[in-house]
Amino acid sequence: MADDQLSRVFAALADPTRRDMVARLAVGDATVGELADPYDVSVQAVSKHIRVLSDAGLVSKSKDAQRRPCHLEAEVFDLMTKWIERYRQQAQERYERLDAVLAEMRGDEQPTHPGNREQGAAS
Amino acid sequence: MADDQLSRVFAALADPTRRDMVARLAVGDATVGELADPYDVSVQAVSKHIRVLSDAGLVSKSKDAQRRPCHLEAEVFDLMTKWIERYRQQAQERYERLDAVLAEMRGDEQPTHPGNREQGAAS
DNA sequence: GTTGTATTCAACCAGTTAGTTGAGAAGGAG
DNA sequence: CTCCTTCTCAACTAACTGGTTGAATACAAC
Repeated sequence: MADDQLSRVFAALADPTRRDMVARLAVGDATVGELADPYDVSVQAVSKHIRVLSDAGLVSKSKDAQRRPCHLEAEVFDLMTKWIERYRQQAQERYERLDAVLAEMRGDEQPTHPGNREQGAAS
Repeated sequence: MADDQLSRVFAALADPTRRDMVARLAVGDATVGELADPYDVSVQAVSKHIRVLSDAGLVSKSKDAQRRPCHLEAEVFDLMTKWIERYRQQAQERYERLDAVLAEMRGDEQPTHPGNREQGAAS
């Protein structure tokens, strides 16, 4: 895996167990032990999962005696959403442009606006 | 890696090279060779990357003689966006509720609406 | 101080991944 | 038919992942 944050965030969420933990942290903070409870893997394995989430910046840990309450850092989601939206939108615009070209080829365009050419549609 | 689609999509995008390919496919379809060109890895390696994207449903391939033009399937992005938005929103609501509780503890609430209690704020 | 609880560290293992090279397969062009 | 291009399959390797167990740390409670 690459070491940039976006890669780490995507990689962290590629595991269903970790996504499940994020889901549970969305309803409220929880300690490592509490998070480990529902799964039949060792606490150490869960601790590792949390470390991955933490390295990705998705989760922060505080201290309460021996406990390590985990807190979801939801702002990191924006990093992904921005990346996704950028290319989703770009692709969508391209389809719309393509549709416009196809419509023009079919002669579908409304002749009410004679100057309304598609800008750069064929580039 | 788990075999559900959401996991495959996240895993596919956890690699910067693959994200870069998605970015390029967002501006227009491209063959395997065209996609391979900018990178100094073998064409076979790129072919494998495309297979990962394809298995995740992010990319589809068609046939043009020996060429395999790749096309971005942007709808799959929605799968991720939905998952992310769900938990981001849930976490955000929790913070807002917490803010409301804190405000109430400080006596910040406007006394203009005597019946306006926070519903379930302490649950 | 000793015991118990919560968490992490360290070493190890099996399975996967991202890359390599070499050999096809499939199709257009001379 | 032969050659060249484009792409994939197969086998191999190095590095990473997700899990294990056992030991160590840190703290609270008795």
